[in-house]
Amino acid sequence: MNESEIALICKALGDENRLQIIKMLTGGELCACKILDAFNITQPTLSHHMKILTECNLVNSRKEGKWTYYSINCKKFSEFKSAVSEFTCKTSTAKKSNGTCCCKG
Amino acid sequence: MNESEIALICKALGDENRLQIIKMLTGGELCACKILDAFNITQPTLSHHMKILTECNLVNSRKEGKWTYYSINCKKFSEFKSAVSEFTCKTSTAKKSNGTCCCKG
DNA sequence: GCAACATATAGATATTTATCAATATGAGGT
DNA sequence: ACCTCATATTGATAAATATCTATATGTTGC
Repeated sequence: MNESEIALICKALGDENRLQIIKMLTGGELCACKILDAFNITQPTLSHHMKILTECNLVNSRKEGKWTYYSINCKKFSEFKSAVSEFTCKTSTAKKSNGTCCCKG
Repeated sequence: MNESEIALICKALGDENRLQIIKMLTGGELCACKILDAFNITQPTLSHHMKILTECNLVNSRKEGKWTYYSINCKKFSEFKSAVSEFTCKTSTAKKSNGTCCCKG
């Protein structure tokens, strides 16, 4: 995953509403209307947020009749988490006294 | 780490310049002038980015004479990475056929 | 076909953001 | 004291963003 993609996903997650949506989706696929119920925003605003989340491929959408169901794109999300966890301190100035990297989460 | 803090850090990382700065800092503490050399931005712009990175506590700053040195705040960065990795799918609809969470990175 | 519903798109607006030029601050050296 | 250098702050501006209202699209049931 290149850095421009990481930045794009971070930007998508850098909004409290969208982060909350992602958290909801970790509980499983949800219909847009169900997500909307949980927020104090209008339907077009939710649609806008979902577009941002789907366009960076963090979230899948699936149409079924009138409804649109959203779910986390687990593959992409895993890639993102791996990419973030790879940002670890590498040199001695960034290491603990015991020599292990201080950034290992 | 609460969600508003996670969102704030994601927003800070949601800019390619700042993400690149973080990557540079994983190589160890750096002087502002050294970081500036690596980018095609003016000094005030870098100062602005560093402020965003330090204000969300992702980066430490240290003054030594005329110079300011920046380094990753490993504690906060670890917390962030843990918080992100805790966003894992929880229900069966979000699980792989083998039952493990599909979001484990 | 039409009405009702779920969602998306368009258009408008206020806020935030990234950036720059100009200036201020503060530290060292002469 | 003064000059130079490194960084921060201020003020301005253009671009991006979050949000809304109004409208369009597409589906379902009558």
